[in-house]
Amino acid sequence: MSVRTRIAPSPTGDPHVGTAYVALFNYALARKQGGQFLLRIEDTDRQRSHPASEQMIFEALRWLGLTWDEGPDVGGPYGPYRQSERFEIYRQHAEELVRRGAAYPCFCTPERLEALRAEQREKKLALGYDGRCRALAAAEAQRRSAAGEPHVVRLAMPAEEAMVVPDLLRGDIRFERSQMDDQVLLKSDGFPTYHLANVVDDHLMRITHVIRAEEWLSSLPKHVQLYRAFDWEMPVFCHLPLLRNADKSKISKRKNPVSLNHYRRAGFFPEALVNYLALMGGVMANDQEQFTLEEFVAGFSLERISLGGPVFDPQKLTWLNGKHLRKMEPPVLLARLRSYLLSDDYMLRVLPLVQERIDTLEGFFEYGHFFFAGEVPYDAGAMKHLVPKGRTPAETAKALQILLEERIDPLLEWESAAIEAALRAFAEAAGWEAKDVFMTVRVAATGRAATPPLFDTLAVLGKEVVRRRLRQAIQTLKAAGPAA
RNA sequence: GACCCUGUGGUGCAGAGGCCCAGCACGCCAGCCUUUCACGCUGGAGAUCGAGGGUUCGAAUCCCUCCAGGGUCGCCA
Repeated sequence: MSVRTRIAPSPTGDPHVGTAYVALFNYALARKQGGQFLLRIEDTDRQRSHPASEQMIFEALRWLGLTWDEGPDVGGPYGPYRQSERFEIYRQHAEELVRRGAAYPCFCTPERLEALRAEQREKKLALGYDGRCRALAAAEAQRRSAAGEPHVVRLAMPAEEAMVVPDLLRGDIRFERSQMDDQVLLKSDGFPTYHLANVVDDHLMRITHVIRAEEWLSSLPKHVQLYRAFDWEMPVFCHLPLLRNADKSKISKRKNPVSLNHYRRAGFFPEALVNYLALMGGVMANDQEQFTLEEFVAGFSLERISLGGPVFDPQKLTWLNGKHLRKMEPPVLLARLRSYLLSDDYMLRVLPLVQERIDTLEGFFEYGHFFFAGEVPYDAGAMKHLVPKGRTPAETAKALQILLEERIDPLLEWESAAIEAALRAFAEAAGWEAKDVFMTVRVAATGRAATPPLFDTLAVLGKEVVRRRLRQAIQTLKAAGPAA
């Protein structure tokens, strides 16, 4: 049987480096073994899933060259590859589990569950569902669900006192029964949770190797139980270590740029990013540091992946990118520049904003450099406008931080009107004058007090650049201190 | 807090009982090259291989205990 792997991101935000990291190893195994690599969209959380995010994931992974053989956009024999389109499949499988006595309907309200958790926390007990509805007579459960009472379906974990579960890299792992509660499989809206959808899809899609992030390790017993309950053959499980911030915590956007869009816009080459991510896996047998995706695949071995959670080091990535860059022939480098920062597409968005404000071509470079730069300098004049009258630098930094996290980060449709709405909503909520917010953001994002219309400018700059410069402004303001 | 995973210089990786009083790379420092800078080259500082016990003639490599870091504990994935 041929090896089949998959990357299964959920489209809930900007495309993440962690996704690329996991995708890389899945891709490598499939390619190395002459199998298939699939992309499956896990959009069962209909609150947070977003089509724009899905699109960005496609683009980002393609940019990196991690192409898939089957997926929502390319089709394949085991589709659909978007979980929201497989609703009926999960429902049927959940039903089957109930029929087999491996799952049961649960009528506990969110309120009761919350109270239960609070009580368990207080008494310092293990957190988890107490199994109340498991004892319900089948007939009663039947009656209540027929009456339309909202309920979920839970997995009935076996009574045995422990479960031993296999991980390719870590060997057998033993979990105590007290540690495994009855996980929800089907939510009250009828959508499956990750656990159900994931196992059902992996089976139906003939996945042979589940290579995913370490954060899933503790739910492995639930997944193993599902395979047993269905009487299905299990795939090989392999949990990859998590990428870390400098302080060793799980990589996060507060401490690192995590969006693949950021690396792309910042001018990193896909081959360098891939090279760097691969390097952290420690798969290359010798001390070789620079290699192509093809070379990586050729030498790939799942067993060699190192388990220490690697700190993501932007400095080393940058060095590696420089290596790639210096090796390019100038015409190749030019082509790279033209394919992104100097693309016609981008230039044609910048030009209309700049055209009215310059008189010569030379003026274009003087006026418009911030459309191409990474970070921008704040000169004395800019600094004067960064903090509105009557506000302190600390206050302004705090405001920008909140603006960033609550208004900018969640914005997936990055265009003028949406940006304006977000900024105005922020001003309203923060009790700031709109014009003060606008000037502060203008200066933070461009280094200038005079720019083309703000929202259009931000739209053209792109979310990643705006985000980066806002963070830069926050740092600058904090350094300025409360005295300034 | 409970459970699980992990643990080689600041960071990433090599090392799968003697070749290791530990190697490569990033970063840092210095020299060379260059009008300058960068690149490149050369050299340097930096690790009691998390700690303590074993096993062994011999341990970074095997065993035990402890410690530290991380992850999970959701009708999120």
